[in-house]
Amino acid sequence: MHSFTEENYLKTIYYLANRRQGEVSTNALAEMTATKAASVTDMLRKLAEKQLIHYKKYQGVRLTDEGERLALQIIRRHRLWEVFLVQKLGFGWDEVHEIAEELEHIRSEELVTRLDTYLGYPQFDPHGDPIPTPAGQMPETGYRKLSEVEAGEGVCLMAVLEHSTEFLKHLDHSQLTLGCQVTVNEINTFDKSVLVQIESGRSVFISHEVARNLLVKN
Amino acid sequence: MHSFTEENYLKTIYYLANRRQGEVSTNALAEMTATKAASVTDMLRKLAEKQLIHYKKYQGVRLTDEGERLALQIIRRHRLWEVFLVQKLGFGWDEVHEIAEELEHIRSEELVTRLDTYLGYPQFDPHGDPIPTPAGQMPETGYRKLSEVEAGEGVCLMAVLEHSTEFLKHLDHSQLTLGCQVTVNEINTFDKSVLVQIESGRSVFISHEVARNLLVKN
DNA sequence: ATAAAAATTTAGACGACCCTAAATTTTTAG
DNA sequence: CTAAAAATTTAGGGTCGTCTAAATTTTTAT
Ligand SMILES: [Mn+2]
Ligand SMILES: [Mn+2]
Ligand SMILES: [Mn+2]
Ligand SMILES: [Mn+2]
Repeated sequence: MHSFTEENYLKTIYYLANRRQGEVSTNALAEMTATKAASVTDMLRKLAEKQLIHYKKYQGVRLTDEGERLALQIIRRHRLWEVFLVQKLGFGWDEVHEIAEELEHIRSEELVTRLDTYLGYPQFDPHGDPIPTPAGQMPETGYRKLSEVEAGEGVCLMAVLEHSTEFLKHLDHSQLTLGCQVTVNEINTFDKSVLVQIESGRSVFISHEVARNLLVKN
Repeated sequence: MHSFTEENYLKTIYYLANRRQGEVSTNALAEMTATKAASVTDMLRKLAEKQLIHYKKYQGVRLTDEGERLALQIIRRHRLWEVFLVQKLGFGWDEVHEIAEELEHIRSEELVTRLDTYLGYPQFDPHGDPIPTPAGQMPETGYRKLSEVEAGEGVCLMAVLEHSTEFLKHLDHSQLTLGCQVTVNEINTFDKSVLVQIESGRSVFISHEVARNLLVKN
């Protein structure tokens, strides 16, 4: 069996490996897990021992197949619980991350299977992130950032990159909802902010900072 | 904050204190928590330090008001999650205890409140145990054991004392369901077994061992 | 190319929770 | 009322995950 802590490290390694391609550094992990580099090194030794990561001293770290399988399993649980919290219990999408951080560690295959069925086999969590399959595949999305869309294009808001309460509340406030159709009317060259028109016809001003954290598809 | 382990000790102390009246012994706790007496002593010192129990060396242990409040909170969560697992996810009543043992430690007041609402404010868990109120009161039930019912009496099956999978499966197999009306037709004097008639008209033989673990009301 | 800076690992330690073996206190029985 | 038995605590130690400080390796900049 694996401890909560081990599971969290695996999830974090997966996350960082998919942000910047290639090996994950000790310092990046320390920052992400809010621990010190020395503690990370200890844990990396243990995970390598258990064959969950490839680890060469000073060279960064990469998940093994088994490590990735486990990481995807935790991510699947996390996202399914988030769907439950929002759709069944009525939490806001800005309130569920911390709770799902705990629920994802509950040890029961059967529980996850039944939860998935109960929720109607959702494909995406409340933040638009794809839910890994029971077999452990992360679905491809092919989204791009709103900040990379050309003026005149019409796209659909699919997911958020940033998950902080402040960011999500800001989107709610701007009436930017996932699934929402938006047309890019104007791109300001000096600050890269964009003016988009949403379904209701209303125009919404979006800073580059926000546009960089919104994922869209055509 | 309190650790999972501390919460489990509090819950166990509550349980044992309400079975045999009075102080709870170190050995009883060791048996119940599947640890050794020496480990229990360590933890008792810590819980006393935190003012969650009254503890005098060699004299057994008793919950403080704050300790009891916490214990009832954990029990409330445990039982609400069991209701969820059975009523919403379709688990059998014999499958939910272990999972609820983990879910009960998820730290979020809001989660419990919303879960309670979602479940329709249930009064009892799938085993007939009363769910403590949000304010931290354990409802009185006034149940008696089926083994103490006189011949000729008609009673309603309300709860089980034993929670093991084997026992619960045995009840399923005998078509003994909570809420089920039963009439005691015969009490065998030599082995205290009883013959009851259930709603369907069928007669069911119940050993003393089973009857001692069934709670009923009139 | 090399010295300074940055990243990483090692050394040594601590708190939480658990263990076994030994000492101590309480209970029980003769 | 005492001696044996039972219950409990203490002593000493282990693992897990964390930390700070020091040593080592890699990267960066002159
Ligand atoms: Mn999340
Ligand atoms: Mn999410
Ligand atoms: Mn239970
Ligand atoms: Mn129960």
